[in-house]
Amino acid sequence: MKTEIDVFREYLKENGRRNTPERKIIVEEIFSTHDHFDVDELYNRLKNNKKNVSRVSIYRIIPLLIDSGLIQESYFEDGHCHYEHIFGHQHHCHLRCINCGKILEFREPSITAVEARISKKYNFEVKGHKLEVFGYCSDCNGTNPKFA
Amino acid sequence: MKTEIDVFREYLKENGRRNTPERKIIVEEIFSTHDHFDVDELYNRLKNNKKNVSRVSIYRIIPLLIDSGLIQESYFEDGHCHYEHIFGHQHHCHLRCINCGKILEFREPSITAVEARISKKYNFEVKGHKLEVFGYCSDCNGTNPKFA
DNA sequence: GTATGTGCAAATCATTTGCATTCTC
DNA sequence: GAGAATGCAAATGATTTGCACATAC
Repeated sequence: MKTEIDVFREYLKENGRRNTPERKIIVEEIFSTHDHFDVDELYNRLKNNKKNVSRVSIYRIIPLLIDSGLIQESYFEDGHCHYEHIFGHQHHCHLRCINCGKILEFREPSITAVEARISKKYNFEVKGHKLEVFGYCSDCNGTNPKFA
Repeated sequence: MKTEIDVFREYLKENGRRNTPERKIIVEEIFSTHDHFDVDELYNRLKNNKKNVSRVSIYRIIPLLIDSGLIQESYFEDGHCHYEHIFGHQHHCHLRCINCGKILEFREPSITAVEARISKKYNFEVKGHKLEVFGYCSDCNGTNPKFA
């Protein structure tokens, strides 16, 4: 069974890129949890584990991870992008609270049908989708708060 | 029939905010086309029309427009956010080409059912959604290009 | 050996903030 | 007239780039 490291190594080879220790470290760290991540978080996780990889390298490696199909951009919040795993994870959608920022995940298989329809209609080679539903969560519900 | 200007004026009044000429100019400019926009584009459109409104004011007024329900964040690309109209527009989803960046719009009424289901299941007060399908468009299809 | 990758420091770009001035209510 | 809004200039924060050195192939 192929691991994410295998997938990435193959991707690098196919594309004439090099298999460096930093790249392996980053892939391992990203897939060591099931959670979403952002650059800063990832950098700190690496630092705490005494893995020395610079922020710059993270920025440079992320596009490769996306292109290789291991991860994708998930949502943009607090001025920066958040990423999520694709490899080894079922696709899921996000439910975001406009007030407290909480993010829930849910599964929505019916989108597959939408993809198929769209693909045919627009002659698109569909690679994926992102569905985000936003509103007020059960805690913030009814408050309907205004920002300052 | 209420215009976007009316809606915004009411919103301002209800929230104890002021109805300034800059705010009116911005709303008018945004709704003068049916297109998506970003801050820089909007700033330049205003400038070309000899409407003097600073970039800072645009940044400050956009959150009000979102809160008032006139516009919403649409997608994040090229390092900045793009916005789209809600008022006077049927909701639509986006189809984005990973290669050339082209964005097509399509209607997908079935998402309403998804919203209702989610709303009930998670006790969420749903305010809207964003669905983006990405892949290679008919022009870029088959190329499956790699970035540099 | 060569070209690619890394990491530092500096640069860039979008967005935010401090503050004096202007204007709506 | 008081509090809010504007616009400038400066600050901030994320991301990118130039460059010297290191290293995978």
